[in-house]
Amino acid sequence: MEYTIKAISQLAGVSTRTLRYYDEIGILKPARINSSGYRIYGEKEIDILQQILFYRELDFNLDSIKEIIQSPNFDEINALKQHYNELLAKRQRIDTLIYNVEKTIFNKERRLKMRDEEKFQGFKKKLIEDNEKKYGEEVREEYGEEAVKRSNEQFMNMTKQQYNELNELGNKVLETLKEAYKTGNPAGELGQKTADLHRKWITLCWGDYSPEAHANLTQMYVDDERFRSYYDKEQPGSAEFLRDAVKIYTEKI
Amino acid sequence: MEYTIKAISQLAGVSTRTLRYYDEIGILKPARINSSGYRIYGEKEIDILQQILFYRELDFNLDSIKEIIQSPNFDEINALKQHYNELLAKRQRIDTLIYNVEKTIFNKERRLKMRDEEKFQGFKKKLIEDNEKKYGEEVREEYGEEAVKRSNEQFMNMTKQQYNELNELGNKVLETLKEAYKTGNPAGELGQKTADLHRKWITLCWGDYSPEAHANLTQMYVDDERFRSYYDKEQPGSAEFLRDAVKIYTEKI
DNA sequence: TATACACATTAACGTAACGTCAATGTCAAT
DNA sequence: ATTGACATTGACGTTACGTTAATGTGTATA
Repeated sequence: MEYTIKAISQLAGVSTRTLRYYDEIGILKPARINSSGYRIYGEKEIDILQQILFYRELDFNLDSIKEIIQSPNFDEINALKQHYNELLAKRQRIDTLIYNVEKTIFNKERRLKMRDEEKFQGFKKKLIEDNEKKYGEEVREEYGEEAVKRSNEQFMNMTKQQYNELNELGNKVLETLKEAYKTGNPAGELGQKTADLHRKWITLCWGDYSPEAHANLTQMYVDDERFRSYYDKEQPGSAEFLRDAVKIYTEKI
Repeated sequence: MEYTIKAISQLAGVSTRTLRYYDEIGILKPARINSSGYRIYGEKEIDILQQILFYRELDFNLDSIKEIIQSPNFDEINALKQHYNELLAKRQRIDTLIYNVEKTIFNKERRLKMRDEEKFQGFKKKLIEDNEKKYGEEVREEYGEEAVKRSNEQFMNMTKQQYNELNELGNKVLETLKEAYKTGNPAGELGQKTADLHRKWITLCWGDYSPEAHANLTQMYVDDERFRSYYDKEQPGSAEFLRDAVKIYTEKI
């Protein structure tokens, strides 16, 4: 039986390019060339190809395969053993690489955590300082020196997890407020939910809660330009909406 | 501090070609080019090179390294983890290869042993048949049917090791005979050594020994053209020399 | 019979990370 | 002026094909 290059390539599952390359490097020549210059292969060539593919599977390079299949009485077993040793060496190398990459990842993560922690501490400190500068007086007047000190202490002792929770809660307040604002009804479900989330936030932030302080604070959000702009940023009127919602919320308590 | 390409290459332990290549692919450009077109590197470039080499040690390719060191806030840890997984996959692949090569070696060795054993059995059978055809009658006359049967049985049950020993011993007889023949003295040390080796050979071959049979056998070597030619092949007269040596040897017993 | 389509060919470039020339220019010391 | 160490660019080689281009062949169909 004779085969064209396509036939063999499909039989063996290799590309025709591969077969031409094998012809080129002399590892597998076609049985003959027909009058049009086409490569024609026979059964024998199929057998040789199978052998080549077998050794290729074992990761031999084509030069070695050529030696193995072309030299009669070539010491195949010796070649296999040598290849085996090379593979062991390769594995050893990869094991070392894996160990080093592991080590590197560990170190980088540790350092990253430390840098994060550092940044977190710095961030907290800066936030308190900023707050002092901006609202120190008002807050002190409203809640007294003691409350401010206690709040700052609590803030500095906050763990990162708590910090993240606080942040998340703050975002949730904003999100819910946005949705609630669309309803236009501070007394509605969403409006009251916003007020409740805000209460939670205050509790986390100040470590204490009173409906009066809550109502006063949100009133301040409206009166003070700096707070108002924070809430009104996306939807003007949000600060007033929040105040109204909280007023209704606190009156129900 | 400024460095020429040679200086940096020696500092970092890489070739100048490597540095030129790194310049070419844009992973490490020199700080400046001087008026003669020489590459001039600074401290910063040394740091970058160290980084490159570090990742190169971990088997990153230069494209990845380029990304890592050139993109600010590139997710290094993620890259490391991905690389780590690739290494694990590579190890997995090598483990499979190692297993398959092991299996192949095992099979090839087993088949080789079997083929050897087969050939060995075939060889023994053929040897006995040949002997029967050539010398069957004479030997039967000399030693009787029983002895021949016993001998053949022993021969067929011979292990390969024994077979090798026998072969070796046979060669040693020939070698020693060759040396002894040069002395021209069958009664001399070498001549008697030859006789003694020949006795051992007979014992192994026939499982039995008698000085008379020994002397008779060597006489036959001389009388029978077919045996004589085997011994006289290289040095004519060797068969007679052996007979004489053995005669002296057996008379001393 | 012209055409369309599958299949064939050779030739060439591209891949990754340099090693290794070759041809040629520069610097410092003698 | 010469020598020797050092610099430059340019180009090929390495492995096992993939991919593309330009072109020829075989066969079925309109």
